[in-house]
Amino acid sequence: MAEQLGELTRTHTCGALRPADVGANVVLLGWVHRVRDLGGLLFVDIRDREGITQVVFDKDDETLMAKGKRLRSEYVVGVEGRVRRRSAETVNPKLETGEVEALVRRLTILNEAKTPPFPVADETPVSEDVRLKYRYLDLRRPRLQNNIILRHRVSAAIRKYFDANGFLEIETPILTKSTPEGARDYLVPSRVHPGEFFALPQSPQLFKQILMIAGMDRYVQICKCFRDEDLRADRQPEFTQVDVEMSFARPETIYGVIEPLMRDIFAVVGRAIETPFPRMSYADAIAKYGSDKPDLRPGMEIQDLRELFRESSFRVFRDIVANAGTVRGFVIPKASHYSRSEVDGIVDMAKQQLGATGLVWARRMDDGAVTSSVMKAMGEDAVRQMLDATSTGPGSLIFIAAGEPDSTSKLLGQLRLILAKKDGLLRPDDYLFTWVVDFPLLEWDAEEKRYASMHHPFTAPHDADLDKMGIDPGHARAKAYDLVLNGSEIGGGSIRIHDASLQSRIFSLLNISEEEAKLRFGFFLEALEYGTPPHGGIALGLDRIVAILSNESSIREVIAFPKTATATDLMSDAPSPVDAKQLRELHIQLREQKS
RNA sequence: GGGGUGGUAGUUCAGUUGGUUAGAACGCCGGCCUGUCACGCCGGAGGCCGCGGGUUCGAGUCCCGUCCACCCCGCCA
Repeated sequence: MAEQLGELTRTHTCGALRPADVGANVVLLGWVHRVRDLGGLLFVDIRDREGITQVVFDKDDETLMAKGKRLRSEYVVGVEGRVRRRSAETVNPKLETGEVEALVRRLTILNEAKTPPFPVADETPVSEDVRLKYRYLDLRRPRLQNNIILRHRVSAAIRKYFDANGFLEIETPILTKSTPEGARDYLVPSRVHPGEFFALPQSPQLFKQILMIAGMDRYVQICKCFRDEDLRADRQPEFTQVDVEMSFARPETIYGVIEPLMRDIFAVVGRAIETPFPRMSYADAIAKYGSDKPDLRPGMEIQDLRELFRESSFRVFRDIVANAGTVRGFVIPKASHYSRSEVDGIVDMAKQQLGATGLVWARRMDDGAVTSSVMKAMGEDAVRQMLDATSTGPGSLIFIAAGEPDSTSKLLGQLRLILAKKDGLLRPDDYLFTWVVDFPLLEWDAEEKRYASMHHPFTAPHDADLDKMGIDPGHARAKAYDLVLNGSEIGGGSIRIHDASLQSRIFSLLNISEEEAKLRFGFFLEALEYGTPPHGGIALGLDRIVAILSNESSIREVIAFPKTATATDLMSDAPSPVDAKQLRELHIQLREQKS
């Protein structure tokens, strides 16, 4: 039976007591972390967010001892007692409070607790579905407590930084307008307007641009965004963005704001990072790393080997080069530990999992001897020559692929990361940032047979590429940039179009008719015509940043109440059916499920 | 939509070529214990082997389907 709190007032948290408090009468409020019953002596660890304190029951007081023996894991208690110093032999160096303990004078059992489905008091791994169902218990454990506390401190540092730099935090609507393009919207039916829907924002994009038109100059918001797409370890249907927009900004203006911000964020975990961040064009990122979010930690850049094979006797590669294909490869400098069968296994794995067709390898052994999977076809001299040309020294190994340029780079990029991870080259304590810039403005959508915006339709083209838009729109570059850290895209943004006529041209390139544009973005196009300052911004993925800082491989570990890979909440069991009455009010009729 | 890994006690796992009564550790319950701190010692309870079907004399184990969790591809301006 639970007792009431009454006049019980906390004097210290469970992480607070020190030798200086010896003799004090204290009240601790918290959870029973662990019980050690020695018969005539009972130790109980009391836990709260701040720490753990040991309290002692002595059998001098039999009633009190009897009550203490009722305590079980996760009971909520109030303990009144006197602080005393522990003898030298009984100090617990693992606890901040380990030099002292409290001798209990009064115990209040504020609540009992069922036996938890998994131990809260230790870090033993538990399957994720159980953790998600009992999220409130998982959140009591140190891992998530620390992550959530870290997340708060990062958010606080962000707000402090932007406040100090003249940004205004302004809220934008959650109930907003559905727009074509981009991710699938979460829709909210309107009760008042039958058949009409709000959409939850994929990002506050148009609103923040309108705030610039409204003269707010510098805007920031830590906001929830919603995208109804399939999930990944780093993607949740609702996620948090640090959304930023600035008037009169060039890309350098944005870098100049974001780099010191990242410095402040990393200072939260005591890490110094170097600024400015290096910049790399999108084309280089694809060519050298096979990815638009390159992980720079392992080195092992992909090299263009076309010249080596243009005149080669190795016909397969020569033909590919002759037919506008590519031959590329990357070197693993320290590969002595790979056995022949292991290397063959890697090729098999790449064929199966990555769809590699023409993957070959060559290596120089520690003693200088050379071998290759195509030794016969190429000839030893040619192999040796190739290894020389690619700086494949003793003990190193090169993987080479040939074919269509983009897919070849992508394949090598994936393989590079798999092998780097295997060899422990993705060191979690290295933080390598880079800006990826000069994205293409548009990409060809083969399915819909039209151009689509690579970033979004409000992205400004490069000044130098404005004239390309009529003749060769596919090669126009955008004033867009991504911030990449250790192979993770942690932010992306662009300078926006501030000119209504240019915006209209973009829509027509995207095959969005004037009527369609008016219907979907009319309010915005009209706003553009009332004195829009040049402006641009960026959005940072807060969940991903905190995940990297806490060395977690999934953003679920830094979100208090995340969803599963099938976008459900195992704790609340959302989504769930609703009453027929609710549906009627919303003018919604359910269709029979197709079987 | 596609590919992969896993699902056995409350939890984490083991379970042989298909063969007796499905095990261990931790947790839980009871007992003993005055300096423990992952307390210790003794005893006990606890299982729809994810679910449904099939093969078989016999299925945790083999086959088919299905559900759930996780990872990846597609998708994510």
